[in-house]
Amino acid sequence: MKTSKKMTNLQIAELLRDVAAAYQLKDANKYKFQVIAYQRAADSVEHATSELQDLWEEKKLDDVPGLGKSLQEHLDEIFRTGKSKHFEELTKDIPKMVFELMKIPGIGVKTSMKLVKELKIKNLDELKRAISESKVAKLEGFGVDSQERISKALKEYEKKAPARMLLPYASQIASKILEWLKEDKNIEIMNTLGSLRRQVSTIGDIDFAVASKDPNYSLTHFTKYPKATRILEKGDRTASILLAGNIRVDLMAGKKESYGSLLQHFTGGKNHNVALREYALKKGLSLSDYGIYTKPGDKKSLKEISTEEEFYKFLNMDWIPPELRENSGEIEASLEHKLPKLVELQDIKGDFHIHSDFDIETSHDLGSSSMVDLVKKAIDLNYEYIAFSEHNPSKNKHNENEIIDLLKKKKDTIDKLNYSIVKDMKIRGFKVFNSLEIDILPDGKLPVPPEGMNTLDFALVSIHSSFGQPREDMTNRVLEALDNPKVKIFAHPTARKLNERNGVDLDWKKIFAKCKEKDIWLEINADPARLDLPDILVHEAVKKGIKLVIDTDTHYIDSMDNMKWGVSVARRGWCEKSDIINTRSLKDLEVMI
DNA sequence: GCCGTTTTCGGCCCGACTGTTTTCAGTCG
Repeated sequence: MKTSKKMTNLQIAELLRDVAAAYQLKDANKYKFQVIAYQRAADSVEHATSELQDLWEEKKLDDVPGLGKSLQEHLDEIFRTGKSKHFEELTKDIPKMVFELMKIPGIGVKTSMKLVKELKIKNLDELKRAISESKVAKLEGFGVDSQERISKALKEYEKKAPARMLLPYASQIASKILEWLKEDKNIEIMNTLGSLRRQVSTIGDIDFAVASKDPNYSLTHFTKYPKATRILEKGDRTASILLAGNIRVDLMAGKKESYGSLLQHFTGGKNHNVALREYALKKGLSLSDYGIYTKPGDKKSLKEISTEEEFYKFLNMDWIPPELRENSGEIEASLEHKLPKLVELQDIKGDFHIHSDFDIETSHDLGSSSMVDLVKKAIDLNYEYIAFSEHNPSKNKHNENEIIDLLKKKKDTIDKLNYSIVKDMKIRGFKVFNSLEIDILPDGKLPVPPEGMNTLDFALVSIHSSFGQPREDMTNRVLEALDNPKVKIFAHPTARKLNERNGVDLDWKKIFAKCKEKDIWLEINADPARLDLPDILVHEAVKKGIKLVIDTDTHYIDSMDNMKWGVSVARRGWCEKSDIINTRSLKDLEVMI
């Protein structure tokens, strides 16, 4: 039996976290490891590439790490009946508000329970009133400072959690702060850390590490950053400030001798570090941001590590590029010396997704730069080829013959442009391909007649409407489009827009199989607001031997510089040069198209 | 409750900071 409403992974993760909190309230000590298990399961569910309920239907919950026999039984009950007796039993005596308050940063399960129980708080307004009447400060274990901290956290929470920053935006803020840090002459080395160093597509906090001759001075210098609106913390080792827009920035300071450990520790990701430390423990080593203890528990056995290379080498591992540090197989690969040699920006030799201003009366936005300018820019970037992939001519405004005429006109123009590049610009070995970005209509048809398709060297297809179709319809829609013989690239495949719209619901197994069968290339769209295909799916595709392309989807010439963000996604998805088609030379490529 | 490159039993990452405390609890990353 199917339950009427499908539970999303996010909802399941939240439920698992609530259960973890319930165990903590029941007896934090006794259920210590259940708490960890449930939290780990929640993390794992949140990061799964498939919807859990689909995996359950396919009896593949075993594929999700952290879900053992017991949790699978509870989930099975939830998917069948809509609830779990065990979970309900655990949470039945806990007011809903306890779980609500826990969403406020700085309020954990204990604090939340105490506020709700002792002050009888039923909503956020009542919490505000309790604060204004100074009732929180009077609670045992609380004080005026705690009350103030909670008050501030509540206000920031109510402003609505800031959306996660896009990668280029966070990078830009980071580079300004690095400039500020450079003014402190005690600082010998500095790095960005955390998700920014790992080049995650969206960034929450911005983190830095420095090696300093005087860490305390450097931390103070950091807190004096002119754009800081508030100092959140300042200790001997770390400090945190807040910038406008609730952007949290952390600095970790240490000395040069142990900088490798510091850098490694705070680069994370969390799951990578946890797995690494568990592995180290089995080898009789304890890892921390200070170094490696060769006798766990004995502080004197500390070996300081100055570089990350040395850190990993101490564990008989190869240095792992930060982009891979997510505990998705990199530790095992490193131990076996089988890490991929990741693709780099310099490997890129072309861009297949560029919108020029050549007007073919498109269905969506036209580019705003001329073909000639875009070609010149491509040559500056040392590319050997680009493809102009404007949107298809709009279907409601033209009949088939008009569409064909527009496309013939475009083909002529590009033929002449290629001639002119050799003849007038005196450039050899550069080619402009004639392509088109074609809407996949809701029924899977393409709005370009065969004669129009024949004017093209190849076509990209992508979804621009009916994003909410059910999985099966959406999948069939895409599969049909990919069957068109001119289609070579599936562009921004999930159609997500970061912070704006989730990706469409596709059966990736079927999409991957079709790509493999038809030699379709999946696009990694380098537009910072898209970064689509997402890194996790890129990794899945690479494991299946599917080829990808990295494109900028340029509508204005400067966007051609966005290629690096697409490369960061490819790297996070374990792509080597050979996985990415537009690292091929023009000569190699022409054989394929 | 999960999991396996010393284990199907016996482990489970490590530390900073804050506030309310005189040695620790709570929260976070």
